[in-house]
Amino acid sequence: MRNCYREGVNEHSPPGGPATMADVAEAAGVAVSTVSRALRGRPGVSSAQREQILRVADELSYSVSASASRLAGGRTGAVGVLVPRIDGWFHSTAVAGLQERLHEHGLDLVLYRLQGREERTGFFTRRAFRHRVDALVVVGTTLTPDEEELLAEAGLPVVGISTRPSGRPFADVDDRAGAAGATRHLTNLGHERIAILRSTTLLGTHGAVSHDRYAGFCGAMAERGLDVPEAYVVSAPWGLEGGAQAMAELLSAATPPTAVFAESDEVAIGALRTLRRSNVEVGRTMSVIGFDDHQLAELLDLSTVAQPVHEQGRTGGDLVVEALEHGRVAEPERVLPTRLVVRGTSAGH
Amino acid sequence: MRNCYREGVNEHSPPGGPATMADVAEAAGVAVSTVSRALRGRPGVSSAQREQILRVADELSYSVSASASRLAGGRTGAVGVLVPRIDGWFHSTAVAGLQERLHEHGLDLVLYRLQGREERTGFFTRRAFRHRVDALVVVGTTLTPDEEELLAEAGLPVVGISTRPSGRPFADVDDRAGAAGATRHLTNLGHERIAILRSTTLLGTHGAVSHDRYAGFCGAMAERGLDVPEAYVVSAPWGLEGGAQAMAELLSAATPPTAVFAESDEVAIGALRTLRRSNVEVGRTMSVIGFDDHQLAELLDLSTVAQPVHEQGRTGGDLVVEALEHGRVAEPERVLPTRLVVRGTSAGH
DNA sequence: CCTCGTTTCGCAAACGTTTGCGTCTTGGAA
DNA sequence: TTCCAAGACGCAAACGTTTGCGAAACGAGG
Repeated sequence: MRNCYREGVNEHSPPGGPATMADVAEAAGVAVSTVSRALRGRPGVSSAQREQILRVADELSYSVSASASRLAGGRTGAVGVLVPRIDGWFHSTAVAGLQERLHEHGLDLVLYRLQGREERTGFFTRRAFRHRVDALVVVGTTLTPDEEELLAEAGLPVVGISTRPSGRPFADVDDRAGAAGATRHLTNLGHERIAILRSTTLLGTHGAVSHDRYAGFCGAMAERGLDVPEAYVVSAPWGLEGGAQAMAELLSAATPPTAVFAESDEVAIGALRTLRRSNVEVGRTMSVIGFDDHQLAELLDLSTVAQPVHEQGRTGGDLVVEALEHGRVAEPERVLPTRLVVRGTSAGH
Repeated sequence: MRNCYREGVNEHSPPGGPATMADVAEAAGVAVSTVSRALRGRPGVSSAQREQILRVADELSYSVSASASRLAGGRTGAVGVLVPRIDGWFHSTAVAGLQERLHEHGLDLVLYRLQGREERTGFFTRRAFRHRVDALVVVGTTLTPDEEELLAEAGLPVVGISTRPSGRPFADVDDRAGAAGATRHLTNLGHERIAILRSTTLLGTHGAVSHDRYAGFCGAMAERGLDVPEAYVVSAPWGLEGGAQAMAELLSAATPPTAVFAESDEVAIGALRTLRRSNVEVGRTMSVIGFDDHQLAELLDLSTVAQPVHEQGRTGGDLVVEALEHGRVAEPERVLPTRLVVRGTSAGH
């Protein structure tokens, strides 16, 4: 039994199926166990043998079967990525950065997109990903305590990008400080009637990011002793249309603000559209500042708070790789800097 | 041996590791083989048993181990997606549509991003994906004959989205017809001096899409007996900056054109920026039309040829699912319609 | 030259599933 | 009642790795 399959199938394997570890072993004149040890860098193999085995494996363009490896107690060599959506600038950019790092370390990327609430609970209770990935990266969505607990039971490394799962490593920016900076920029320009365009997630709630940016805004306003009337706090669904509508609402206030801080550039751009259509002079009658430094911000001359999205992805990749290779990460909380970018839509009052 | 592991590990599995097929079998009072047959809908199981097994499996929130399944000759339950990049509007949108369909059929998505030429050859010669996915979807990049051959040797289904691998199913639009439509739109408005902004891939070459759109343009011009001087054909790298620079080049021509067809909206938008900065009145002195109906096109009032990106992704998903379930697809060539969207940047001359 | 310790390597069990084949059950026809 | 066919189910091998354990090889010290 142990040898028969080698002749039955793999004798004809050069043209047919891919090479197995047994093929490599035979070609190198050693046992499969030695090949396995050589390939995964385990001790117990002389460097001469190791080198020769690696060479042979390369010649046969051999790659280990992830399925077999995983089944035998090894790794799958893949990490799962959880995103609420994959189209959309932020998530796709972060995933790109993440993929870059993963690829450098020979890790594949399995994409899990979770939209609806029931889709999420199904994902976390069933936990089919256990069979497919070695670690999980959560990108730009906040996990509920229930979800975090279910994840913990799965027993694999988890890291957050632009989100901070409790007790887990993460790569993020300081949303609160960034928002405060944007707000101070407006107050420094002399604005006193400043509104905020808050944005909600697909589920209609305010995510952690929204909370932090709101907190930063309120803090900076309080610093200057400025009031934030209820009418100046408008919520709208994330995106262009939401921003457009929210801005329209603000314009219909008894005393419109002179400046607006939008929690995201996409919302800010929607607001700009409304302002243009209403013939409100942006940068004169109304200042606007966003958050993210979306690709369009520059094109539309939108002032904003830049955050390094691609780099957050890469850093998240660093964290998983480290967790996977060393079991734990040295510096698990990576807070990347934001940067105020002043353009034409924000000006003095 | 057959039973010992059940006591050793799985006795404690409720809190610990996930349920195995043996657990389900025991709970249902049948053999694992019966569970397997029931779960994958194979004949040889009475409907009563099948139903009960499914119920028990659900109660234990059991999910088959993809690794073990694959190893034993089954499927991995995942499909690989090849993209040249994942950030960027087109690819992320197509992937979103694809993921939607895959998820409906319980298939996971493994993302392979290939940028450099050597990265591509490595991917195709090594073919590690064979161990991880049941099928491959190529999105928005043309495969070389070599790559196609290597793929064929791997022996798994391949489908294209916005690309047409020879002999494989695909979902695409008619780029040539779309481009011809856009061009005719300009000639119908009375334009005679029409330039084209061609775009190159990351590798500096013209992809198949670029070729088709160029051919459509030339065809429509020829129909009207219009000449396309060499100076009116400008190539630039895909994206905003490329378009901006290409437009600047056109403006410095001896006799600038009165209209421009850009092979993509991103390039067109770059061109618009240059025009605005040069105080050229868009829609009066210079008409511009793009291709794709990028999210920004509407915002910037850009005329364009809309293509259903998300739907191409979904259709691609339909194709893989069909190939996987029935071995072959009935209608392998799905050409989706484009639609001319006339906005403010194109006007009579 | 013999013994002991270290390093290098091979043997074989185990991982969780799929599937061909054999056995048993069941129901109907003779 | 007996026999047969068909359907339902169990047995066990196989998939390609990983890894604990034991055997062999090797060098050095006594």
